[in-house]
Amino acid sequence: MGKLFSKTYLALRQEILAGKLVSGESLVEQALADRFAVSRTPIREAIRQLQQEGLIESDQRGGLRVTVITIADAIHLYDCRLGLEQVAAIGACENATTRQLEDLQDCLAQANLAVPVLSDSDLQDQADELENRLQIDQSFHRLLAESSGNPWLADLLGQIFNKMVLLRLTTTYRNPDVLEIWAEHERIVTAIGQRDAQAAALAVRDHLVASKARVVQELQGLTVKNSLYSITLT
Amino acid sequence: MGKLFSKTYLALRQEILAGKLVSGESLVEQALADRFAVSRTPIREAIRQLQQEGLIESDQRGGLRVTVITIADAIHLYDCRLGLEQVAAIGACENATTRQLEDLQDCLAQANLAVPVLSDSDLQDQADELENRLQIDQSFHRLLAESSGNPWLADLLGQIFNKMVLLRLTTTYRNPDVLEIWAEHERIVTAIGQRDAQAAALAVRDHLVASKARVVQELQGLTVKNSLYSITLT
DNA sequence: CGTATACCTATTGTATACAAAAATTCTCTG
DNA sequence: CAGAGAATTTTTGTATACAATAGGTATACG
Repeated sequence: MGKLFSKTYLALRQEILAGKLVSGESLVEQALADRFAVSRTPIREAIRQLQQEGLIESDQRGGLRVTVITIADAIHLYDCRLGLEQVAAIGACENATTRQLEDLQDCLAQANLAVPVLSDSDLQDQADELENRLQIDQSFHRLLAESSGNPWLADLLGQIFNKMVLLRLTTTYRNPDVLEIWAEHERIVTAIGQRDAQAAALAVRDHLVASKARVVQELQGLTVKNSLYSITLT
Repeated sequence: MGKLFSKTYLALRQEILAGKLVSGESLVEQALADRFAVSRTPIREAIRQLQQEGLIESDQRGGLRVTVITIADAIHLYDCRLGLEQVAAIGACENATTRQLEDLQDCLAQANLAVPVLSDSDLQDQADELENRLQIDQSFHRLLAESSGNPWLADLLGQIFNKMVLLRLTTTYRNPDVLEIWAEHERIVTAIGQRDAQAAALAVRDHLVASKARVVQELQGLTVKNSLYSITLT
């Protein structure tokens, strides 16, 4: 039942999201076809899918490459989130099911479980834990988007989140101040639980403004740590 | 120099946007290929492009069809706009070039020129004039999005606008109260001209809330006029 | 030695043939 | 006549061959 293009799509997607295909790396159809042992046709189908998701973009001259996200892009994407997620929060106050509220609370619980990890664990554990936290953060925001009951909103935010994943890959910033983040998340969930749209929107706004500031600060002070992952400063 | 797929892309797009291909109509690759006298390959490329723009969507079972927009979708899309366009307005206050401000003012001027047309002209003239007004309205909002200096924002809003065009086609509602709309537009431009982000965001918000209300009201009271264009009520 | 032009190669664009899957129709049976 | 199932047809998925184009390299000429 697995069409070839969907196999290669998943494989490609995985490689991009796992950072095996570095941002900016140019994609040659034939090369990919050889690599996955299929013809160019399913490769192109897969690429079209990934383009739709914003993980691949077309170069100036028709070529294809893994989407490149710069700091400027990150700022711009945060601004988009700022608009959309406030609407999502307001929508969630009206439309979130009890199930969705529970899921959001589960996210908070998971986050609390993840807190205790400290600096006496080894480096790999720390990296895993970091990844875990980012995963939870993503889940939270995806859940929020879905809770709005507005599928287009969820879709648009999904596109943005995908691009944010790419940013994470090219920069490997650690989200500092996890405790703050989770306090902010909690405030959002509480407001939604009380169906207080005004408070929820405000909580989201504050959270995103703070998050944006944290990320930008982190990235600004960042001289490229890993020269493989050169990021474009603007 | 025109690659075939870009020719067929433009042709297809034109047909969809002009309503020659009705929303929901299912698309068969071979049929389209015959129609445009090309092979299936460029057709698929064109379709991929249109899918990216949201004009074509894939049916439950992998089939393709012109995107269907319902009233519920319209409401949801307006909510997305509500979030994004406020951000756009705020961005425009910071980043709009004088050129862009001029363009926005040109839009207002064009709108004023379009006002005088009244009911003593024949039906075709009225239809043309209606089309013209909607065109101007679209241009205005696209300009606003671009003026933000945030390409992602402009892109996301572009996706939404495309879908709104489809709504227009399936419903042929007339934007009532054009005068109101243009007064609202003027308020937005004025605020941006004064670089007053707060006022601009508010003006955009009021405009969109009012617009949404107008459209919904128009659509709610609409029994399907043309049974060819059956729209799904929710 | 530098530049321009011609050739060569790498890559994408297009057509087409064929396979697989899905939908439809037709037929046979109860 | 209804329904299951087989055959046909329609439609999409995949491979491949070939054309066109763009980029790069080498060579010849100033």
